[in-house]
Amino acid sequence: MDRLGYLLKHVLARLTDEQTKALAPYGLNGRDLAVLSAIVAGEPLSQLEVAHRLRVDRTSIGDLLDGLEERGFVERRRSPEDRRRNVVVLTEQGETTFATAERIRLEIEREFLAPLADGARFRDELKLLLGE
Amino acid sequence: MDRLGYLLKHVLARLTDEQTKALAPYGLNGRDLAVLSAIVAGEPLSQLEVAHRLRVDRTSIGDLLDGLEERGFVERRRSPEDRRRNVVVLTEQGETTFATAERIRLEIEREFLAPLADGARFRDELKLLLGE
DNA sequence: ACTGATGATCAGCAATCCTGACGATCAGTG
DNA sequence: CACTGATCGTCAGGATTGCTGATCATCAGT
Repeated sequence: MDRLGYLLKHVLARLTDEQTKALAPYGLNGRDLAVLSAIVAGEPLSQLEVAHRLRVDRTSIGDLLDGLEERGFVERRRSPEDRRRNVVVLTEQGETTFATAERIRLEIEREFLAPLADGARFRDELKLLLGE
Repeated sequence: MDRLGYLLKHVLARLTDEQTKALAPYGLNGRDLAVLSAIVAGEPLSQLEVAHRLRVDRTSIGDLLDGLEERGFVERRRSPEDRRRNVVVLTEQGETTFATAERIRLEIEREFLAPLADGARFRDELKLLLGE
């Protein structure tokens, strides 16, 4: 079975599985963590900017932020310059949890790619296929 | 953005998109085609055997076959040896459509991997990550 | 004949993603 | 200032996919 779709789908499923398990103790999953990572550094972003960075839908990011806000990882604030925009920032708890969870993610990815001779190249090839 | 989950997810999304578009004229999508490919060669398989080959759920394969049967690509027959089993076979139309669609798929995958220096290696690495 | 396992189907749930509509707000124009 | 069109976020809802548990028919072994 060497169909590309099959391979990508199940490789992704395996990774998602392992990430989900490993991140569960921190109250996060892989998608949550990606959201945090998008807003952790640099100037504060609006929801739409976060959505664009993660290539997810504008409504999906709303749902994700709902969950993260409920759990106290992020806060939404109306931008004073443009009151349509919700600026998203990490709470203190968000910062510390992110730092830990991000280390876990890196470790998971390292282990995941361990069977490959050159994991970094594999990752670069994925980027290439995405046109990034 | 070099998160593995992000990359795999969106690379898969792009491939799925292109496959879906290219296969639409034949009344198939990538998943349908994978089902056909699983049963096209060799001895007839039961639904469960097809599901195992494709690593999909036993109930999902039922739904997929419902669609393929409606469109006249496959037939389900009770196995005479074990009347619990549904043996799945291609119809004549299924055979010819499969042959054409499979060529399309190969072409799509070839183009998709074109940006890489060594597409075959990339595919092998995916297999490796799946443990196959 | 009885028991336990297996194959297929069904109903139903959960996650994910997207669409369309809406209210609030902004920017540009006259 | 008033008006128009665009943008941001939210909401309701639908489509897809994947899974679980229950059920029925059938099989295999005792």
